[in-house]
Amino acid sequence: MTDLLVLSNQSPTPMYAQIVEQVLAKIMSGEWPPGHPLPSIRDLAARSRVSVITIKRAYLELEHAGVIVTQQGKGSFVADRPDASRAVLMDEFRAQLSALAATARTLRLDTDEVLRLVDAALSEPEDT
Amino acid sequence: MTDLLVLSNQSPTPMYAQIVEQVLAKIMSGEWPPGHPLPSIRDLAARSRVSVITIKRAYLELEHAGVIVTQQGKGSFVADRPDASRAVLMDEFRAQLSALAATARTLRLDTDEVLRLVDAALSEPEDT
Amino acid sequence: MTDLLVLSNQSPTPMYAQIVEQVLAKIMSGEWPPGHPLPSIRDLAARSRVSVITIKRAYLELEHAGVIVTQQGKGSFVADRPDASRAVLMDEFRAQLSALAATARTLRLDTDEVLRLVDAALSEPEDT
Amino acid sequence: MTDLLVLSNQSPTPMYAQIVEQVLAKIMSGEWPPGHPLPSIRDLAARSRVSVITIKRAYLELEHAGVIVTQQGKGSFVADRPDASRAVLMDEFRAQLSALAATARTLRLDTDEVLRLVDAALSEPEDT
DNA sequence: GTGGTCTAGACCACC
DNA sequence: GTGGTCTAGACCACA
Repeated sequence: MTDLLVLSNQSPTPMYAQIVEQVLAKIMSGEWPPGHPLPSIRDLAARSRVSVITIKRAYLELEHAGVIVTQQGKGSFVADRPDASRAVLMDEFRAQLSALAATARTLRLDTDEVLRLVDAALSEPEDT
Repeated sequence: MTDLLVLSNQSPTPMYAQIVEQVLAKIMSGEWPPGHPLPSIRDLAARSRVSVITIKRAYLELEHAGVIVTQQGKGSFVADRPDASRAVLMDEFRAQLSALAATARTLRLDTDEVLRLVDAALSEPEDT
Repeated sequence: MTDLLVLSNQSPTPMYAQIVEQVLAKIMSGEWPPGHPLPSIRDLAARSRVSVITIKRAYLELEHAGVIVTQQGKGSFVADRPDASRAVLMDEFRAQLSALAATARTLRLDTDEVLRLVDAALSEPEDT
Repeated sequence: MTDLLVLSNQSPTPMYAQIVEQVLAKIMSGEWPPGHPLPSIRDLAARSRVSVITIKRAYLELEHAGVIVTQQGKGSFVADRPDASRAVLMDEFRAQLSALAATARTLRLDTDEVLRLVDAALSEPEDT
């Protein structure tokens, strides 16, 4: 598996968000342990045909969340706080959860029905 | 009950989308049955302190979705197709579902754990 | 055949236009010869559940075109100028014709194809 | 060739609809192939002396019809579905066709006469 | 009264 | 730079 990210400018999700998601996924999977270097901004920009600015913005967001650290002139690295990634994703998960619940309530879906659908969604292969 | 819509310009969801959601909720709840007149765009604009054009935009979306019909000089009315509202919301639900599943997978959450959290979210009171 | 007009507030064509069209049709068909009285505004309004103002507006437009004449206190009558109705409709026909031709050109439809479709449309039963 | 759109606020057709028509014409003519970028809404607004929101409205309609796709921060592009444009125009053509047929019937025009007039209209140069 | 459209200028998000 | 949204006030068409 290559060390790079797969970005699509066809996706409705903005590119910076795609970068954030995939970096978090790499970290959560253990593929990028604490201290592991992230792809250099310039390299990633060149290979992904994405603007340097966009990548910088994504890295900045990850830095603000405490997920990575950037050292001037050296690059960015996975921070020594594995919990940070989890915390970011859990926040997102909780937000998605309440949005889903709100829609389900409006639809007046039965609890069992919702649980069945969630179960099915979890079993499906990645739909990206 | 004031019977009006509650809008927030602080929310990341655009106001016209908030209007769409709340109209759909009124229809799904049966509070606005087929044929029921929607508030006039100007009245709603004045009361909600929102621009006329914003309300119009929301009503346009609902028209495109087949949820309401609008007649010049008369007003807008809930369409005689209750399924349309449900279809729109089900599309949204499915999108939320796959997003949730993706996050859960990244988090490596156990299926039972996810189901438990979903169940809890459904039992909670409205979180708005 | 009753002497009244058939109006639908479901139609996308505005009500006043429906009235104009149907009066012209009655005249062109000979059902309402010159001098024939039109339905009284109040009567038509009551039976069609349409506002008096709307009907007045339609009659006004017909009067401006010289198709009918209105006598204070007596009512409206088909004018003694059968050509007037034809002229109004021919104007509309010409406008429709050039709009149709423009769309056909944009679609790059073959002349024979267009003629075939027009022929078919003329043979179809009324689609109202 | 100025390559721009020609709009008139005197026309009964709303300006956003005029924009839609002209974009469809560009696409149908092959001048704007799939993937081709549309003018930026702000640029077009400035050059056509039309409000940004009006252009946006036109582009929204084209998006709903599947004719173009819009990406945040990048621009709008002709969709990879050439059929979509044709479908939109064919719908319009069919509507015009039945309107024309209705008028012709009211006028009691002979089929051959109508066909002759249509043929003539198709041969005429653009009448704008 | 209703909806339909348009403008001019503003702020924000994304690339 | 791009698009996305919103406002305030205006004018017109329809019932």
